[in-house]
Amino acid sequence: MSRSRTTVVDIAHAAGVSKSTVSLVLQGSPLVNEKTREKVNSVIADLGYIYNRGAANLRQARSKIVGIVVNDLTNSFFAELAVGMDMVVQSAGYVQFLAHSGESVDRQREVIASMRENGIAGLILSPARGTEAADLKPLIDSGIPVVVVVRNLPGAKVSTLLSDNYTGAKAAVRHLVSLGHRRIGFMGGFIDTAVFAERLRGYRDALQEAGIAADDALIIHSAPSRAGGVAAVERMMLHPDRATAALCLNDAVAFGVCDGLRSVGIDPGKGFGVIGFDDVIEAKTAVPALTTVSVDPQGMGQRAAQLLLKQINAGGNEQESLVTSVRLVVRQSCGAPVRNNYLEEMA
Amino acid sequence: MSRSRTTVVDIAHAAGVSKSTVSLVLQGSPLVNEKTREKVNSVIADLGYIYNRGAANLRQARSKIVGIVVNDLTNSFFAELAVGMDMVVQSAGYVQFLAHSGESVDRQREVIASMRENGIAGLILSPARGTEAADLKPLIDSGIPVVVVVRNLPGAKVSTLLSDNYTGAKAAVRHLVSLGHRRIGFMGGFIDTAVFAERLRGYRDALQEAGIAADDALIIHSAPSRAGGVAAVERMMLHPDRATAALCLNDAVAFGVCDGLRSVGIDPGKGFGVIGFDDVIEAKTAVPALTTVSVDPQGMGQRAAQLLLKQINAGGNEQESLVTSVRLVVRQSCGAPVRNNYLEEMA
DNA sequence: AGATATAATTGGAACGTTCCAAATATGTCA
DNA sequence: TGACATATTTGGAACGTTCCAATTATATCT
Repeated sequence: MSRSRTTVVDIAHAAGVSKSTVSLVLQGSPLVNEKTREKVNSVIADLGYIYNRGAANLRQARSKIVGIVVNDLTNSFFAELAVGMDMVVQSAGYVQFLAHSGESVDRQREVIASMRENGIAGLILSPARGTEAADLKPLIDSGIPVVVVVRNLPGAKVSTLLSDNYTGAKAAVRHLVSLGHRRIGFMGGFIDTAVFAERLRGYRDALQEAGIAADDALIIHSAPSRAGGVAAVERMMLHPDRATAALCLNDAVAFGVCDGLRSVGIDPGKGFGVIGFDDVIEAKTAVPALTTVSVDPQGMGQRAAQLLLKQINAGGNEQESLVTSVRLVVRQSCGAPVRNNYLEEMA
Repeated sequence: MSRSRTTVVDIAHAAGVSKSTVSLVLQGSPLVNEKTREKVNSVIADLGYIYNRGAANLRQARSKIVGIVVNDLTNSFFAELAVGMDMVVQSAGYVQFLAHSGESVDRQREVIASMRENGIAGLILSPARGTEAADLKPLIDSGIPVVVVVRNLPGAKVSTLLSDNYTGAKAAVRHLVSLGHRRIGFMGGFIDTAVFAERLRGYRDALQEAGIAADDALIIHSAPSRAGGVAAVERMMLHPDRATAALCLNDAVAFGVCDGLRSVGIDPGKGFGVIGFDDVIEAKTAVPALTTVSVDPQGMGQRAAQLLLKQINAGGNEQESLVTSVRLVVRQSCGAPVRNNYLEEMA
């Protein structure tokens, strides 16, 4: 219907200059005379010209596109992470392919391949469960910068951005201990993820440090979701000598645990202390407000994106591994009186 | 560092054929002899060739990329919507630029412009508040198919996929009436969105139908989020003759309302009937499980993507407007005994 | 005015693919 | 075997940009 796309040549013709000059204008080169720049720009506006970035990429062998693959976009933690990335990617003049792997390594492989064919300049990956370092080898060898976030991928030669899961979990459990709890559970998560392992280790070390004997019956696996949290509580209730408080794998599980407690008549925060991990936005407004280890997912997403962009611009491929620090935010769900040093700033 | 990209010419050379033949193989053309196809494919595998879709797009003047712009990715409704789209887009061999406008029309404009420069074949937009039909005019005029979802954009010549907000809201209020409620509120949402207007209209008509006088004091605006729901309850409590039940703009508000009720000592589902809208995944597992109007966000995303792909393949630009039907799913939050005809199937 | 420096502009080749028209190989029939 | 049909292969032009080296216009200096 509409006739063929207007191109630099059309602009050049209409403005009475060469296509090279138009190209210089498009790139904001200082070489071009102010007068002609204005002329060209006005013609561009008149003709409704749309820059063809694909053609430019072809010539320049680089693009302004990054790929982001996230294991579960329906989990608010990852959604916020993605939003953080979106912010910095976008304001750096890039666009992102953003895909959801749904924890499927096959899907993840496919989507990464597709992104590669489409010429991404770099990739941020929150790996699906079961991803191996070898899966990323070809991509990395081709010189495309990769940043792995949230879940560690030991052995992969990539930059990594993780949260300090160990320290965070330890702090949370210490807090529960300081409130007088002795039977403290760990709820949610599957054993095969690095995040689970690290948080569990923090939990264990804190218990040991407090001289509390470990009891594996208090560690209850479940899906790392709200539904998983509900299920975990059900399972917990079967145990005669159940926990009086728990650190949950993440906030989603913690919310589920609160739901589950309520449905068996226990008031979360009063009858049972609950601590989450992540600090998603709902944590603050939930009732009871969730005590949680704040990871600042959005900020983490921003940092990941910054790291990737830095890597892309540097060209070199030296990896960098960052661990972002976390802090315990004490709210109502653990039953604690809010202490000053933990006092949360108002939003 | 790594030497220049391997290209069809390299493959052709190594396989002893012409680049044209390699191209035919890549496109799965039936013209090429089985023997040579195998040869070429093996060389492709050996050399680790990566198809350059950008170059192909340039030549063909069409791409396998779609754009998706969503107003708020941190809202699970939209996250699920995006995941639904992701599914069908991906399995159709496309990739998506997926961006978050954060309800900013400026940001939305920028990101759509950027996607256009990058050669999207079509766009799915869940418009930011304040988007006008005119904003999409240039894009549409250029012949790129656009599908608008969730929020209507009157006057825009685009395909649209909406949920039946009016009927859903009406059904929800009817249900509350059938439970004996007379003072029924409408909570959450800003007045300037079409979704709000439609659901409110359903609410009003259902009340009228039941012979209940409208009382604007029962309509409480707030942000369409969990925090907004909490705030709405606070405001509601100031009213001497408060509601005994409410239809909420969406599930996020409904969850917030439940939180807010709890914090003033009211047990949601018992002391106050709450109905949401959307049926996000947490609705089922929340405690109390949320009675809500099910929109099936993921399914809606899938349908939107299918609609767009159909449009892209058809080439023509006749618009199509679909309204997806919704159904009331009665769970615990409205205090109703679960009735058979509404009984929810197990997942 | 002529030489020289500096500012601004420019034509063509190149990026990696697809498409077309044309060429070549292979098979079939009388 | 020659004519014809069919199957397979192939060079080059084209897509819309950027880059380079080279050219032309303008300013500056003696």
